[in-house]
Amino acid sequence: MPELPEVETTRRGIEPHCLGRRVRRVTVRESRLRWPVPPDLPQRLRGAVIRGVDRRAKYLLLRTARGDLMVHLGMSGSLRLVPPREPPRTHDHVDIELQGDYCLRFNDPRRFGSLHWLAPGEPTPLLDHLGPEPLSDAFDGAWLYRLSRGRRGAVKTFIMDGKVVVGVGNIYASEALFLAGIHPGRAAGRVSLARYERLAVQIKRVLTSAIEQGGTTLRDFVGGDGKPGYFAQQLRVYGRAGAPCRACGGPLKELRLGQRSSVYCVTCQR
DNA sequence: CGCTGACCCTGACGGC
DNA sequence: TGCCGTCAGGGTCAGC
Repeated sequence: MPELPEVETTRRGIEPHCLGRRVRRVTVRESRLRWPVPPDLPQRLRGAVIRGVDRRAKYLLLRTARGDLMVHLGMSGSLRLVPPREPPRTHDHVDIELQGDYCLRFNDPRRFGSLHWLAPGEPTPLLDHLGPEPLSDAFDGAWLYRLSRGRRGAVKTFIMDGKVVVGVGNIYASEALFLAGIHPGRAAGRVSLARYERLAVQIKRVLTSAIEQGGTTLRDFVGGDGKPGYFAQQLRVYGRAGAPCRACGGPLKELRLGQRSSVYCVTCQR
């Protein structure tokens, strides 16, 4: 589920219910996630007041005066607000009960997600070395061009590298490359500045559009089922191998780059 | 430093 | 109906 738009949608959804609220209790039912949940997380969080809900890359950050809770949703994770005393279901690994009505519930079938405690001033290895946010001014075609010189790996793998730019997952990398007319397997170092400028624009466009739609889908997700389906209708290539290209009508092809499927149009992408 | 492949885990799906 | 292989939106790490 979570690409950047979903994480940002989650952030926007939970923020108004978290700000200024005190954490009443934290329950960890399953601590074996991507990294073990810190054993002292519940005691550190209990009683803390949430002062901010931020996002960096695909990490959610719940800020408190004592330190921050950092959450990654991995491949299959979700963080939802559920009404009080709603019984936990399968894969509901962590509950963060808030003062007032609701409980923040972390669910993750595949357990590729993670929870971290960030003490003030402590180094954060997972956040250091991260590239710019894709929707920030620091991210543009010139940045991609400069970093890519001499690199022989595929351009798709390149833009999915968090040191280059964060938050571009398999779906939106595929979509942006199609919209920019760039073959996903082309060597990153052999893409021109002009084409990287187009690519940066399309990455921003596709992410922005998905965030807007995610917001619409999840508007009522407090107590809702939390299952978004916002992107399916607009996908140009992702998940459409063999289907006709929406631009030229030719059959879309598929190849694997770094263990990930990459769908593209041989005619429209070079 | 750059790149490749293995790996973490459950669930859905198609073929037999 | 069940069993098996494959694949899935994430990211880190070892090894070359």
